[in-house]
Amino acid sequence: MSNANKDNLSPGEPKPAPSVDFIRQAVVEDIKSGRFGGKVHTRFPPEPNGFLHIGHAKAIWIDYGIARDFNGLFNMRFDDTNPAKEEQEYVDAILNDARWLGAEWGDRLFFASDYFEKMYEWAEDLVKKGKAYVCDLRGDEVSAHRGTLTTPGKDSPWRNRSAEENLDLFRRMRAGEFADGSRTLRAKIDMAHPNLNLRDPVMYRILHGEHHRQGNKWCIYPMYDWAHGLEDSIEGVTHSLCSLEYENHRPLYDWFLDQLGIYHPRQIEFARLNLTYTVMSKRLLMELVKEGRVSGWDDPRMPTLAGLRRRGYTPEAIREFCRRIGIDKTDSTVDVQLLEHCLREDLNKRAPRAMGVLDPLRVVIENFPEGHTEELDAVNNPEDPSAGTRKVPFSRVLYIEKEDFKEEPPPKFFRLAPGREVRLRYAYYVKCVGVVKDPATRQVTELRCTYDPNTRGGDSPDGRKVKATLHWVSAEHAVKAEARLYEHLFTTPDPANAPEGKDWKSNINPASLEVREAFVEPSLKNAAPGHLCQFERLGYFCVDPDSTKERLVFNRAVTLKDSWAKIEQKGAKAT
RNA sequence: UGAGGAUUGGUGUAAUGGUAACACACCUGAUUCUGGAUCAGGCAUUCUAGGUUCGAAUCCUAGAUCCUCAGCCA
Repeated sequence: MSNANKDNLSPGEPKPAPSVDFIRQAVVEDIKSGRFGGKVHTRFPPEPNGFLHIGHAKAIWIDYGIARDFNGLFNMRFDDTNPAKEEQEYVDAILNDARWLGAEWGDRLFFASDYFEKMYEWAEDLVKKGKAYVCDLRGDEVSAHRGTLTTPGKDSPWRNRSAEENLDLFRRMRAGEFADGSRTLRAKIDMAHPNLNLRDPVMYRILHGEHHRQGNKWCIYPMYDWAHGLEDSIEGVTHSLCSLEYENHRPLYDWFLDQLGIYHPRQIEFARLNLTYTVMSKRLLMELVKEGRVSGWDDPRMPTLAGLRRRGYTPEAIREFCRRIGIDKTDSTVDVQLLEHCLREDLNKRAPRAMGVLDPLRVVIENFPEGHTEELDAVNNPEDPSAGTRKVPFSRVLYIEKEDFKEEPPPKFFRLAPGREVRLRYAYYVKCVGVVKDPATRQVTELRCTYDPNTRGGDSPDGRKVKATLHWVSAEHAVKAEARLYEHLFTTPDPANAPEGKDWKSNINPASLEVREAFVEPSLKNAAPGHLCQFERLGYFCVDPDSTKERLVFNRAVTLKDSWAKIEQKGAKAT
């Protein structure tokens, strides 16, 4: 199954839940009341200063999903108002990832920077109305005047300049007459307002920088609070959905739109996604990348969409996850196991099976003729008969998983042990008749087994049962491959909160990546990057783009559920 | 201690004055050529205290706890 994202195996979109979230309820009310003429129009407004992560997937799926559910429109719009942080590379990655997730915006791709001229005009309007003024305070002085959470701020000494003077100064700001940080345009609201956001917020700052789309055209740039509502208004957005931290900004969003008297969308806030064992802030993710703690934004351990895709996550699994976590205003942390469950659920139905051995133990079938090879039929996917079968070669020397043999099997261990018989998947029953050890280390280096020719294919004509089925590969035919086994990137459920005196990076899991020299069945030899399959009994794996013709690299997307591991763990605790 | 929010099992959500439910996780068992999947079952919930009501997760009052905000970031 190569190109998992483009194939036609995708299941239909999940049916709408019987109950709807509070945002959809609000949308329904607005439709009923005719607030926006019955229209629904949303947008996803990323800043191109980093890669999209699973939290953005939630946001996209709310924005896009609501537009789709109500036959509305959905805009992709970059909020590129800060040239200091934004880059074209991120624009490209974000577009690619959002498309991969499944969002569709047709020709409605927009950039806030394309509205700069209109925003500027509106700013002049506010200046003329006496609702905005040019302030000569420096950054630290602005802070000092702002007051605190419990005490009011002080008016800027420049607050009462005439409209004419403000207009002149503002135009000269735009013309580039002033140095960075020397002046700002501020809204004239109320320096004593209990909501700090309303204490004469900055609308424009002077920034002589190269903008990724505007070049050097501008040296003043609008602040988020001023720009965002205007962007929504220009595009005719009805419901401007954002995360909880903007709740305190909604009065400002409304104030600007009201002062201008222009079309006024409704902002609604929801809780952002948190996941156990992962960090979700762009700043922290950026730090991981910059410090080389991971190989890049698309490192398979990263919660970025690029990382998840490389890891082997499908858009379907991520969307199902987004559906299941719901939407609410409660700060919450979703168990990462739910994400993993969604992937397993999706891949169980779709991923072809294969056999691969990650930690090989040599097995010689003593009664199998040397130099002889048999081609056995293996089912490609027990969950999907239409997936058909394939041939796997069987010969005298095989590899099985080291952990599938124990010289002294503990209770409930059903796998191979001296004298014990097990089934080799789709092959034969084999019995362990001898153990070869390294005389120096006493480590088991080889197993001697016999096979029962009457059990070809894996069934015994005499009806004798066997308690375990093992995966295996033929040593002679197996393909060497690199297997990258991943664990959580962090050792604690809430890594961003480090204990007193410790950095969040102290929670990084030093064992989050383990590289193994593996052997996989020959049918995988030409698997292309992105190909997803299940290694039977081990987990789901995805061919990494690092693969070359000579060397396959597999990423373990997620393990299979492992009830033996649980039994084993309990046993370890009990003793 | 200002303003704005939030609070239902371990986790995430539902129930919108009328039997507190679903999923994940966890635990049993059945079944199985993947100790997978599947199937059956189990565990466990309304922040607290008052009040209104025949009846409250839902309405009222008081309190508790948690989150966000003092960037010329978004």
